[in-house]
Amino acid sequence: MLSRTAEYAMRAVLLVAREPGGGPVGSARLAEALGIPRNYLSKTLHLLGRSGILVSTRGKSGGFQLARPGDQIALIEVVAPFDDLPSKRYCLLGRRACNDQSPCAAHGRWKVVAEQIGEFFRETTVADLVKDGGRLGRV
Amino acid sequence: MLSRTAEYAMRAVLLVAREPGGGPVGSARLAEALGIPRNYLSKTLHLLGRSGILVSTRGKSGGFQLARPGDQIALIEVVAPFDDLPSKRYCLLGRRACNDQSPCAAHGRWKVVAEQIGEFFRETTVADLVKDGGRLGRV
DNA sequence: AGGTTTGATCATGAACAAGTGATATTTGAA
DNA sequence: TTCAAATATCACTTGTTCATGATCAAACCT
Repeated sequence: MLSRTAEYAMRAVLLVAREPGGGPVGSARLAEALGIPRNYLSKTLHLLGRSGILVSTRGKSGGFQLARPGDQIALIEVVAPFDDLPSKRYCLLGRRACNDQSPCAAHGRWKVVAEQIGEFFRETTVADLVKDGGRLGRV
Repeated sequence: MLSRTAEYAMRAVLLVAREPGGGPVGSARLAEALGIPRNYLSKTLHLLGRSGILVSTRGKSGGFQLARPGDQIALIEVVAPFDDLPSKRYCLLGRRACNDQSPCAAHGRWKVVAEQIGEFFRETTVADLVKDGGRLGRV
């Protein structure tokens, strides 16, 4: 469903969001807690910063924090820098322009499901998942 | 959502299923009608044959036919040889074993959507999509 | 039997995703 | 002011997907 990189991004953002006090969390600590290669996660975090999801602080006791309160960050925003979510990628059969006027063979039935996927990513927020609890590590 | 190869498989199977009389359709004709590289499609069709979705006939006026009536082929069967559909790939965050007992942070909310994706692929048949009409070509 | 049509297979390469290691750059604190 | 901690980059390796071209093998037709 998501690329591995986007999964990493989700898990990292959620762990940052869970940090009591919201204080900066270092990438090394995130990488270890999540079981993700450190340098790889570093690049992912950097892109999340440039996308306005996280803010980074350099230097000692630096790290990453949420750029906004968690209830104002939809999951689609976390995932979008990495994956083309079903915003436009509606068509199950890969047609570039698939719509009600020029539908593919699966359009009518798939549309219903795709719309719910889109709704999930657009309307679920980081704060929602923080509230739910659940595991973020590899196991 | 699906790999390009799985998209090719779906489109090819549907076009075969539409063939009046069910007579064999050659891979070259399929490739041209669908706008898919010929040799690449050839391998895809071969795997669909080994998976029991299509049967192939060699020699003159050979080609591919459905191995069973279209209403007995669920979409999941067409896609499964190529992609790991959300049969087990439930977890949005990529955890290997994610379930109600050991849920990830997204489990509770994502489960609802994932179940509908699974239902779509398990319960929609090739015949359903043939009946709906719609385009199969690249445009 | 021979040739043509067709699927089956092999070898190769481009593009991209994922992962690794090393280095530069900024910043706070001793 | 110097050092150490942390992010920011760079260069490179590996593996997978997608694609292309060439060749092999089976079946049908004359």
